[in-house]
Amino acid sequence: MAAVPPVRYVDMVFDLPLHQVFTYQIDPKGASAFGKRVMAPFGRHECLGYIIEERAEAPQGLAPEAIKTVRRVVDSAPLFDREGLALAQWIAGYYLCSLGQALAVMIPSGRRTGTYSTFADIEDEMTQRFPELSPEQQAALASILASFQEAPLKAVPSAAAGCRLLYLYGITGSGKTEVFLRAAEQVLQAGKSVIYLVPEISLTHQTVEAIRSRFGSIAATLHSGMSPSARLTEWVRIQSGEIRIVVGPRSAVFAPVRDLGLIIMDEEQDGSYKSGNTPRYHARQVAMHRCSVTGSCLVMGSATPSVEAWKLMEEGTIRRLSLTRRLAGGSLPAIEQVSLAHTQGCLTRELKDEIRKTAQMGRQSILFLNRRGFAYFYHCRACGYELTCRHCSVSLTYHKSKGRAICHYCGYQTPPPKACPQCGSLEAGYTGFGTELIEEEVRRTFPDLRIYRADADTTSRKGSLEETLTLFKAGSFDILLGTQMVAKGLNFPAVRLVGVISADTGLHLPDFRAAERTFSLIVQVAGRAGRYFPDGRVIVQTLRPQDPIIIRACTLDLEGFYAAELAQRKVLGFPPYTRLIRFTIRSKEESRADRAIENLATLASLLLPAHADMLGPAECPIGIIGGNYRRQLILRGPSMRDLHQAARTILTRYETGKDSRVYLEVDVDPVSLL
DNA sequence: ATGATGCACACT
DNA sequence: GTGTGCATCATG
Repeated sequence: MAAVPPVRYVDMVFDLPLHQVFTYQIDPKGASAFGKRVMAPFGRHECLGYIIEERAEAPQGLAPEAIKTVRRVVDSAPLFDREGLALAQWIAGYYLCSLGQALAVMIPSGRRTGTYSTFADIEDEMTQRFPELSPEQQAALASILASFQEAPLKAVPSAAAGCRLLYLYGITGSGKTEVFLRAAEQVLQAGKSVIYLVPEISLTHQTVEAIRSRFGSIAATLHSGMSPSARLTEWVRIQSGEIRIVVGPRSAVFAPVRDLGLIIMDEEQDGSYKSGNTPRYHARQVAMHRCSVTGSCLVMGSATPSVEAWKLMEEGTIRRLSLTRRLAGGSLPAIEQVSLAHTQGCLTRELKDEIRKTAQMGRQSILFLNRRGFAYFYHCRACGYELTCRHCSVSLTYHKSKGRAICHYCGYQTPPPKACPQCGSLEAGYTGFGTELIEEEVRRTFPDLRIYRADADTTSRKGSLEETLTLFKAGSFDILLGTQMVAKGLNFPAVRLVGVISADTGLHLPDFRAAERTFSLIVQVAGRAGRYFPDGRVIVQTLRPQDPIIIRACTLDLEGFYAAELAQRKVLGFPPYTRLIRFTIRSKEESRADRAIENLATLASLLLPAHADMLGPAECPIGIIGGNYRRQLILRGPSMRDLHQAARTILTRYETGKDSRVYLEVDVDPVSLL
């Protein structure tokens, strides 16, 4: 009997926006190939593919001669298992990308050549003493541990079903980190693994060191500073079970730990948890999903929770564990609010006086520019009136070329008023602060002081921020002028004064989360200030001293803010009361962009689910980036399930008639509408 | 995404 | 009769 020559097939996906699986032949003598990456001829080139299935038979309806053969198996061991594949499938389904794109974002791209090791060579020194927990901390820890004994959530929104959700809500300095670490310790002792998520910016040397000294060789970090091969090396160690606690930014939520028991998410409200590239996943959403699949516990923490999280706490879906006391004692410093109205330039007398006084004391000042100057907005210097869209409650952006004020959500337009519609003052018009402008003024006002500006422009080089902060700590300059990035690493003992140049800059951005972000930033700044310099001063300058958001931030009225903001979101129909899917069109040619967004809008209006609506089509708030004209369309509705379904149909129909040189991007649960 | 293909129009 | 631009199509 003649032996049939053995043939083996594998199904693969590629890191391309193709919703298709491709079958290849593979060496039948080779080891199991599931979960490995291979190089294979694809079209004209050779491409890296992910093997998601092995099979003995070729699929029906595919000519045998059309099947090519895998060129080379890249990995000696699988990089993902069935659980990892299921997670990728969920990502692809939720964020509307291909399976290959989902796998590509999960799995490090290295070729595993490096023998990088974060902690393994370092001797464990786990004999250090840890601080006593306060009664509040103890209670919080007990609640976290108790949640493992309880039945997981059932009748809650699908994302949270089966998941144990808790929130450590406490002011800066109340000892959240210690509770996180204790909880992690307990979970590790019970034989389960832990993922500890931190915002991109806080993954500094100090964090890494703290984790290392606490957990020794069973801990690892996965951060963006590592080379791809170093990341892959760590990935394999995590898979093996050698690593049981992983610390990292949003991408660490994919860490292939064995027996996941707990995910910790520090600074839950931080924007860096949302990816800026396809797939635009949110680590919180992925964490919830992983927890609900595995029955694990997700513990978030912040002094300023996101509005979404706050709502879930109010509803009881997330259990709130409050930490109200500062361990070191003392209270938050009073925040002094100063009006910028009628001030020439951007420094009030109060702030100038304090800067001078601080310098005379030989101490340092930090000045915050909470956002880089961007769009021009219409505002009245006399009464603080601001021109907003009547449909979206978002400030209108002035388009000089068209001579009109336009809403970037819905496209509403109006001619800009000649005088302030509220008080009639002629002291009204389009303004906006730029960072360079402020730097210039500070230098002019204090020619004898040493000033350093740290923002995205000056710290583009990797690691240069850390250098800057080190220099500042060492006293190399008197004033540090910076954006949010400086706020995070703010523990400089010599700093006395923290000044927020213009608290409401962010408020003018055409984004429904503008208020939330502004509020959060001010509260965070205040919290930091009080923690490290008890004799410190916080001055918040504002164009609109009457603005309830600014007032609530300066008086630390968190409850009031969340209540008002939720009420506002409810009235306007924005998250968390609705869900959003945003489509962005990009093209070098304006006419093509317009045509494409019109096509998309036509499709969308045809397929719009019940109770859902459409915002736009409209020009994106930043209408042209890098020569690309940008247009957007937002689907809004009460149920993500329905939106998903509509969006999928829209996408497939759009794909079939799409114009080349026009690019479409999808963002599920967009965080920023800029 | 990316590159090959096929067709329309222009021009040496 | 060949060369450029652009829409269309397939990738195993």
